[in-house]
Amino acid sequence: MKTTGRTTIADVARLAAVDRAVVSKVLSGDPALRVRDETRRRVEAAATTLRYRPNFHARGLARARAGAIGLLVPSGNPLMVAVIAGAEEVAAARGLLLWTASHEGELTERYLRLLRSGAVDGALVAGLRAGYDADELFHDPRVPTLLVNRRSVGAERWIILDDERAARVATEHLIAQGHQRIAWAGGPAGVDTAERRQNGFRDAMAAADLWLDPSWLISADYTPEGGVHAVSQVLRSPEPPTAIVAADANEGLGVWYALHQRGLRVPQDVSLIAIHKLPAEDYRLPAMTCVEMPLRELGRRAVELILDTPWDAPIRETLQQEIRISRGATVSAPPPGSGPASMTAYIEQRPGG
Amino acid sequence: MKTTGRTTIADVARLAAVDRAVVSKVLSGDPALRVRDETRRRVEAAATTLRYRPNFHARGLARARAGAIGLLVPSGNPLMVAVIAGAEEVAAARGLLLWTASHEGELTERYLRLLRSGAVDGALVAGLRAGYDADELFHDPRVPTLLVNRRSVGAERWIILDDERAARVATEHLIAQGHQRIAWAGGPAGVDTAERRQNGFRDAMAAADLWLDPSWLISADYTPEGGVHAVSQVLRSPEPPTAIVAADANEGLGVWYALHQRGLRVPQDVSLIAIHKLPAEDYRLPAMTCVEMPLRELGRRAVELILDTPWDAPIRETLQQEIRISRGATVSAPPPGSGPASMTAYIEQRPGG
DNA sequence: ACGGTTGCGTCAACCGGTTGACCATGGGCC
DNA sequence: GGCCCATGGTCAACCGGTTGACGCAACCGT
Repeated sequence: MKTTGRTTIADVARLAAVDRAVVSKVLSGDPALRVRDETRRRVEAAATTLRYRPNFHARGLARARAGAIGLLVPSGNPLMVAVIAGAEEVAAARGLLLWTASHEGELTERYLRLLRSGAVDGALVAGLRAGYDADELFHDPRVPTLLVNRRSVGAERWIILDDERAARVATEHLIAQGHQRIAWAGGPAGVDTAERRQNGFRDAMAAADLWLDPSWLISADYTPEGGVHAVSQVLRSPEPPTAIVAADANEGLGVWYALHQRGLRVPQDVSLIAIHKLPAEDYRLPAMTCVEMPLRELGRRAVELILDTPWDAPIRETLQQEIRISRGATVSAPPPGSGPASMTAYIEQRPGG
Repeated sequence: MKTTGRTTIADVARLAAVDRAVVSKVLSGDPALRVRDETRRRVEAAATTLRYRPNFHARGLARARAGAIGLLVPSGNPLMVAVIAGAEEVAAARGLLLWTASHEGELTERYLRLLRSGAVDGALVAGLRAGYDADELFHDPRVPTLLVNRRSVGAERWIILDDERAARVATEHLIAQGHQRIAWAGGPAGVDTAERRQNGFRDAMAAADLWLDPSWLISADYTPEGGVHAVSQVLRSPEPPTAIVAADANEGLGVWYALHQRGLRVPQDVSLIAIHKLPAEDYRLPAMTCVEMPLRELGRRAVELILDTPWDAPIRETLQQEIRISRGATVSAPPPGSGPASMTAYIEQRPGG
């Protein structure tokens, strides 16, 4: 009868008339333990009667592992719910907890401390802002760490999507519709995904021999506001593009909105395609045409990797998923008579223009 | 020189040539401790040099508190990001971590164990499914627990929004536009919020003396699929409604979609208003008209309450927030010539109809 | 010179499980 | 009857911090 209300392993041991060690071993299923079935049952009965739950911290301390992994996501991004769901799935299957916490683009001391304090057995960090020095994370990790959807500069432990291909596929989709004057509403300068997606865009444009107006390569945040900004930049150009690729769906929403505000119809005047698919987009009318990325698989695989890879081994994985275009209502053929932007095409077509 | 790579408080104590107790007290800012400034600096320097971080579990065990609170949310609902953000805000301000985990409508043994194991100093549980026995949660909580956005049946510890009023406001908005035949695409039977919202709807209809067709009170999930289902039920009626109130924005999306699929234009043929505002809805064109609920405040207040209320005290709080209608493009006046459903109004208007 | 402060830390007993080493008992075998 | 082994546990030293009680100088006033 302890003064504290908590039932400890000692209480169970007393009730079952065995040593604490037996309780510990029985309840955590130690295969090396040999006990009579009757004893085992007595222990289990005592634990049930007392509603005993091993103390999380005591166990974590003794075992030197927490039984949980941490996932840090940028706050407020609805795309992350898919990543979380995927991670949760694998964590549950392995009997681990998944703790999610949200950050504002950078890891404050608060979270660094946490990750290094043994509270989790592995840390997945998604969506760090540009310029955040991820090296800090790996300097003395104390716990295996993996960057999700961002490559790290120093230590090589990351998992990413094939952003380059996604951007290429998106751009090619527009080109296949006949677009030639295509603008890029890209991500923040310095962010790894932004660069890779932009590369994919450039590749696709180059492969189609299309002229790329440098003022149509916009850097903006992956937010609706960023999309609005991108449009304001793009439309400075005397000849507006007939299509825009948005590097992110949230940003794409802003692009769409801003185009509409300026009286440009989507897709009649300007087509729009974005990378990533927002939750429930299929139920939107009109829905945004986009390239669907395997975000759930990203979460799933990230947990697998962090659990199955040694601490110090590098992890460099690019998910080679099937890239699917989700056909919405924001892409059509360019308006008739819209000129090309490809210089060669431009010259050739001039007579007909 | 320990074999383990972790720096412990003993390492710091050794380097600073003081007792471990001093290190502990200096680093956690014990006000009762008297030390020379020089000693204090020595300790701090040693901690910095060794990159010492107190072990999470050891501290949790010794202090008998975790320094973290847990938030359990239903997985995959984008509305929850606002709740999480609000909770995070307060937790950060109080120097606590906020751990979020997602559940599938019910608390599995896995999470119950966690909550009761001392891993968190308080548990916020949002969005339990209908029929889940929340009593289980309170039977032997071991940690203060608070239901978020659901009332509990047994122990009274919950915080909810004014769902009734939200539904009333939504309905009144339609009535003010001249609608009389209004259907209710409600939540799952047995869910607390669903009942309260339905009450609000009925109240508003009764107050306006409008006839409520019983077959227009639909129960469905708070999902797009639920909305689709609701529409299929509502449209069985020979005279379709001129407006629908959706009890949830996700569900509203499905309603909107299904109406469109059946060739009904929104809002020309049927108006639609939903409770809750989805992320970035302002950037949608068209946007769904909805009643915006203070979800961020819900998260914020939930953390405050769980920290500032004694374990065993009841908590019954209904957030009396300002209810704002977010005007989208899904509500207009009813189509001309649409009959009323109010029986009295029906009779009175017959000559003019 | 001596008792009482005050300043500055030290001591050691926890917190609640875990885990490998060790031990008692009884049966089998020769 | 003595030895060995298997069975079925017990023992106690950790894990890494925390915290209240206690110690020991030096200094102060009388």
